Amino acid sequence: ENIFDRSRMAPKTPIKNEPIDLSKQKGCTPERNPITPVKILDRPQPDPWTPTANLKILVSAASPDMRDREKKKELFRPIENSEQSDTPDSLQYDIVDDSTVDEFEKQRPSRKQKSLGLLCQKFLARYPNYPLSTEKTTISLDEVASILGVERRRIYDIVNVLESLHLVSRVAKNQYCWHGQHNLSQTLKMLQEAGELQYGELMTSQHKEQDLEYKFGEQKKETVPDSQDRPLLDFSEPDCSSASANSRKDKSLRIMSQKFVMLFLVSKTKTVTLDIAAKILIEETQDTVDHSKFKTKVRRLYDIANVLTSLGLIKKVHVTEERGRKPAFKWIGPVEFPEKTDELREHCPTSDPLPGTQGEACVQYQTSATGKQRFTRHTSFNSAQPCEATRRKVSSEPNSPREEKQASIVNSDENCSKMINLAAVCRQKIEEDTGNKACDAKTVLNSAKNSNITLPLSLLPVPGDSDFCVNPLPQAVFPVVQADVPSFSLPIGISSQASHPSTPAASKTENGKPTLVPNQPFLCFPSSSLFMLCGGLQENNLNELLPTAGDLGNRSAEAQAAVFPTVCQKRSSHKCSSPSTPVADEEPAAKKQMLEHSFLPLSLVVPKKPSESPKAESSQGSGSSAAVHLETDHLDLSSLAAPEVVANKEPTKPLGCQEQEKPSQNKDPDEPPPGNEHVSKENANQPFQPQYLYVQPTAGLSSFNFLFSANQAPGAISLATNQMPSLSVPCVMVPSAALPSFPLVCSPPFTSPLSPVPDGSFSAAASTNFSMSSLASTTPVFISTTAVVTPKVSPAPSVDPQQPAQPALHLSPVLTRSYSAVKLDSPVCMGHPMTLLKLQQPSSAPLTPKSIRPAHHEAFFKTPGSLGDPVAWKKNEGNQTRNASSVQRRLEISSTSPD
DNA sequence: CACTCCCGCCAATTA
DNA sequence: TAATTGGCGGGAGTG
Repeated sequence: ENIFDRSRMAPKTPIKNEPIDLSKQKGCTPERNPITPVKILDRPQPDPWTPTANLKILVSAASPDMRDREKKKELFRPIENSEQSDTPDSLQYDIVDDSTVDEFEKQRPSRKQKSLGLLCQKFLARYPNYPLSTEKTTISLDEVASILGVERRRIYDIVNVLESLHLVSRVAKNQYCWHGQHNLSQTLKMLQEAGELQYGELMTSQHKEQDLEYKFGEQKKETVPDSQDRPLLDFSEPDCSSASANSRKDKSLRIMSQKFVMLFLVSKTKTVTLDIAAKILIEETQDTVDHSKFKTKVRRLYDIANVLTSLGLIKKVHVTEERGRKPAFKWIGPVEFPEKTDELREHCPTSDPLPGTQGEACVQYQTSATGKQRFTRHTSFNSAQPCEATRRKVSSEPNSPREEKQASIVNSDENCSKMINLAAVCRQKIEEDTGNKACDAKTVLNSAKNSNITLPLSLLPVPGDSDFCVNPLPQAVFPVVQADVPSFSLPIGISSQASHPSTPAASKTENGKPTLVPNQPFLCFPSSSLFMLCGGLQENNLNELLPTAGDLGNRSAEAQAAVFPTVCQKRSSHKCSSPSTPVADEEPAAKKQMLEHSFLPLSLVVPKKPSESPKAESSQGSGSSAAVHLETDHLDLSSLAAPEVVANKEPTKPLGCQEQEKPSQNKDPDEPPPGNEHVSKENANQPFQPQYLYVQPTAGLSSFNFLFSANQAPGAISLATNQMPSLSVPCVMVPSAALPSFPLVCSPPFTSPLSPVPDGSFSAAASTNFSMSSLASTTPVFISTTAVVTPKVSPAPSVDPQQPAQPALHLSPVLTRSYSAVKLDSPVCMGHPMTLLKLQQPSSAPLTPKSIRPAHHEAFFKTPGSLGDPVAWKKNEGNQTRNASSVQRRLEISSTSPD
């Protein structure tokens, strides 16, 4: 108002005209127009006319911010303020009268204008909600603080809350990375899960006041009151609280923020009153929170609430209770978490967060595997959680594994944290479920299991590593198993499901069968970065697995393991992708690094396996069989990596390797060309029918083609059988950066001539061509599951018939399926070459440019139609009848059609 | 007066 | 040791 007046006034000086705006005019006049006192007097009568008063008014009206800004000399951003009058004011002011402003402005801007909420809006206005995956926006605290004209302290308040939701992550001192809301749904989902675990019971028991509670209360029994809960919490929280038990950070605004959000997510009404929240958040066991403490908590909650309000996640409301009206906040953000949740949910009504579970599973898996593995895993974790960990030393130490986990969880920033959280959640779930229950009930996984698989765990053990299986954890394994299982038993269904996590429809369609698989297939990775093509992988895995399994128990185990990861990845990818660009946002360098780190170890291990697999066995010798160990390792790795592609790959590799070997032998001659044929051959050869064939083009690798042969998964038969050896070669990890370089072409038809197979059928998905030639040769990038192994690498390899090259094959299939999945970021390290693909563009390219994720899904699945070579399919089917159903569908749809 | 929550001291962490 | 983070609570602005 004032502004207008002023503007008017200014020009006009006199303005007697409008009595209406007297007050305004007053303000205006005095300020700008030295001129017309008289007029002013006239009109303003009602109010205090003194010039000063006017000034004050103006000032207050105007934005203090403006002043500040001026002081700072920074320009305003109209944007931020847009909503409020402030913006206009500021703008106008700026425009209209700067000079005058100063005078007036001196006055303090109203408190509102300095509110954290407004500041947050300004802050948020600077960054896109859904930044392109490719571009990573770095935020300099100093810069932002100066731009926004506030002390840095205030920026911390904002950033800490945003960080808790993974909208940003800290990359370095004074530097944050903006991720946007791509992963918000995932984060919320995680928080919801964690919240359920943590607070479900509590809420119920403790606070009835609100509705919160008991939504579930206990789905998970485990949520045992405290012990578990805490872990969960920890998990949920990015911080390293675990590491440093009580360091100040534990109290950090971040954690509070997450907990606060959890309360909303857990609350039936989605409304939480401040006092209740404060009580709940004062974890102190005691209720006797002293008043001061309570007050402090409330203050903090206001801080958080202001930021969340700016994000549009909550709004302020008042609830009237007996006592009277209490301040409260209502959740107005998303309640459902489409991506993952949906899919999961579809499968499992229970609505548990599969992803989390899976993630956890993965983790456990790793853990369970071997002591070494554990370490590795831990390491990986730590690495995985670069941000926080880095930030805070704390977590670094390896304490008890558990703690580490937590710590890691805590540490992990966004991605990591998510992963961690998921893992934690999974863990809990697992525990609860331990048996089957959890899995079954909740997630799709269960369904998948049910349908296809029996018990993953059991499977795992089979391989030989009792350790592996046993130790680990059922829990961890569990999830994996599920995925795996399905794959085994129902390769098709599983794969399909996996692949399509994001797109339900697709999955459904794919499944053909209702199957169950849906859930299984995917592993949920918290971070988008990890996108794996689960579907592809799964399929591949399945195929491979199947064959493998048939052949070797070990393989089966591997397969499972592989699958699991794969699944996870898929989920993640799907989920991630669907919302926004899959890859990028979240995966910051840190992640990559983490991944890499984690992988590295893995990779190291892996490498051995593939090429050495035989060796490995012998060398390792430990346990029942070397092979087993290898597998285990892989598994572990995978589990570690799980989130990442790598993990998946590894597992796959083994399988793949084995398969490859066989196939390779048989195939060698054939090579890539006809993927189908190869596949078929392989299948034939192998006890199992490899569903996928991965065809690599020549050793040259200029392009890798993955074909999913007939069935869905064309396994990765790589032409390269020859290459197989190469596969054996350790995995290569490709830095995220590198990834981009890799051209992965998933989609469309194979580029490679090799695979005649492709037929057009594979749309993008089906055939994955990697034109990695460069990569292949140089680096081994590999898509995890699949096949991309670099042939070159170790040619020899396959000493072991079983393991050696195979990895590649497996991988390839995976790739193909998931082709999109590949993540560059995470280097894949699997023992085998893994190709990483970025789903985003590459995959998308083939598909639809736009929605990469969706596209993927659809493309994969849908494409089939396009794919069209029914014939090929048929062939495959013939070979592999098993899959035909869902799996094939997938394959067809997705990539398979290559044939 | 109660609700909000800004402000900035100053300790914990980091670099 | 200096700088960065961020807990914390006094106390002011608002209604």
